[in-house]
Amino acid sequence: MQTVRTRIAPSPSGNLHVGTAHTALFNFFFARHFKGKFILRIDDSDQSRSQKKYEINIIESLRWLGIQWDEGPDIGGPYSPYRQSERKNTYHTYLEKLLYDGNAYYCYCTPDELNSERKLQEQQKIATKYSGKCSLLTKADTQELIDQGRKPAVRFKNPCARITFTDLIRGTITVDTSLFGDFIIARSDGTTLLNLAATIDDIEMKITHAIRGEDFLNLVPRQILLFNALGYIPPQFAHLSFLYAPDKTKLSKRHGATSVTEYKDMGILPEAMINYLATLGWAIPPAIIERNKLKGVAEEIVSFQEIIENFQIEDVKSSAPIFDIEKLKWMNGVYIRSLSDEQLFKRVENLIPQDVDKKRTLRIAALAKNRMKTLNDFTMYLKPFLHYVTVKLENNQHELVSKFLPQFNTIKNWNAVELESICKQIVNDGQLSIRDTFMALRLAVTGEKIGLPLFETLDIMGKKEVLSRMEKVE
RNA sequence: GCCGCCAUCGUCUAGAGGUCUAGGACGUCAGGUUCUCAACCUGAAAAUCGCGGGUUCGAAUCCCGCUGGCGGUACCA
Repeated sequence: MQTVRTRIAPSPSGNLHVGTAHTALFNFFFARHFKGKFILRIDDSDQSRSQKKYEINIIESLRWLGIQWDEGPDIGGPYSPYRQSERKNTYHTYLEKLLYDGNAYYCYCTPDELNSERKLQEQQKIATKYSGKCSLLTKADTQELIDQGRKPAVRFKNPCARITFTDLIRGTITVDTSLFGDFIIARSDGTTLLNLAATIDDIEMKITHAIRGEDFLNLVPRQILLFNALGYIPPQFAHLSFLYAPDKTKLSKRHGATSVTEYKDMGILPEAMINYLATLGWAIPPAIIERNKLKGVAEEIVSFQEIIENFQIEDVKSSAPIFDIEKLKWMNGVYIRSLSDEQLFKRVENLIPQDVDKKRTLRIAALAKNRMKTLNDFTMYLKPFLHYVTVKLENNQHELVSKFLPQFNTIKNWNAVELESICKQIVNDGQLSIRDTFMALRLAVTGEKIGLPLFETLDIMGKKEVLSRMEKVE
């Protein structure tokens, strides 16, 4: 059996979009499931919109997610180069062949001519397509047009057939190609269009399965025509749905974070991102859910390896999922909680000022762990230990806090257990409200109403610091 | 305009003609635990399966139509 080869071909016109990451992931899962190869190809054929910094971001983001490719612009491979901008010669070789074989022809029509033709067809309520008149040009006609200074585009000569193909996700689809006529495959400046370039790349790179976004679904018949004309068998196709925002429009900038980088910066763990993305359009097998229930872990938590083992492209849904940040955050919290203190420390290290003691931070991390949804939440819990903002307490709160000061001064063993028992004693003796009293103390020491467990906080902060803060209270 | 794809709780989904008075997860709400906030535990509300027709003894599941959403139709990708 031939080796499975899949690819992702992002265009570097922006940072890696989560939708592209989703597609990349499914390509990767599929390839790895069959012990095949996954290829990264940079689609920078539109140079005006492509930027190197975006290519770098795409590569870094995919790496961060843990998606490894076997061939790509950065690591090379047997079918290099892997940037479309560097493959122009190859495209021209194929273009020449199409022209030579009579499967393509030069079209000298101007955009205006084309537009009016199209308008007329729309008025008649029939499918808009090129008349094909340039395919009938004589040598003399052609010469005349060239003399006029016209530069031709290249059109593919559509054999007008009914094309039936099986999409691995969507099933059998039949399209009458006569509906779209002869389409352009190369611009008048000589550059090739995506349809042709992608087809050639897939041929050259021996892609066996083209798994991509649904925007390509309608383009499949054209590409099949191209494959046939070039004498190659098309790959298997599978079209994933786009990811949508809660307002049911395509996920875009105005909805907030759309790039993988933004989620990384937000403090989302790559493994949570992958796990979440995997649940969009693909349901976690019941056996894994059952096993997780037995183990007492969240049902939908699956490892990379488990996804690869169980991934079936036929199980992927074709309906449009909405990207739900809330669920992502929940899942991220689950992953954060599964980290050891040391692991969590490493992940938040970059958020911690250099002069902060590691031992203390580790203790704080341990306490903050099940309160965090993102890594960035850590700063919120760390903050009270770094700065003290003087807070104004209400009179009664002030009074409550003052009851602790003399006792605290005399404590020899300053630790959470000791502090808790002493404080509870004070509350008991004074017949005070636990809730109000401890809140007053918390406010006095941390300046925050919300925070880590009080006595642990006092312990970590240290006697000297706590006393000084209590004295500063207004 | 023409063509294609899609349609189950607010969201992700289970569901391949009877086991569905539709199951789970996130979110929401209520209660428990509790020094706050979380975490954790218990429970609840939440889909007349987009609508209308068929087929069938029986349909979320099959067929047709409609509606809505999305996409393609470009010398965009």
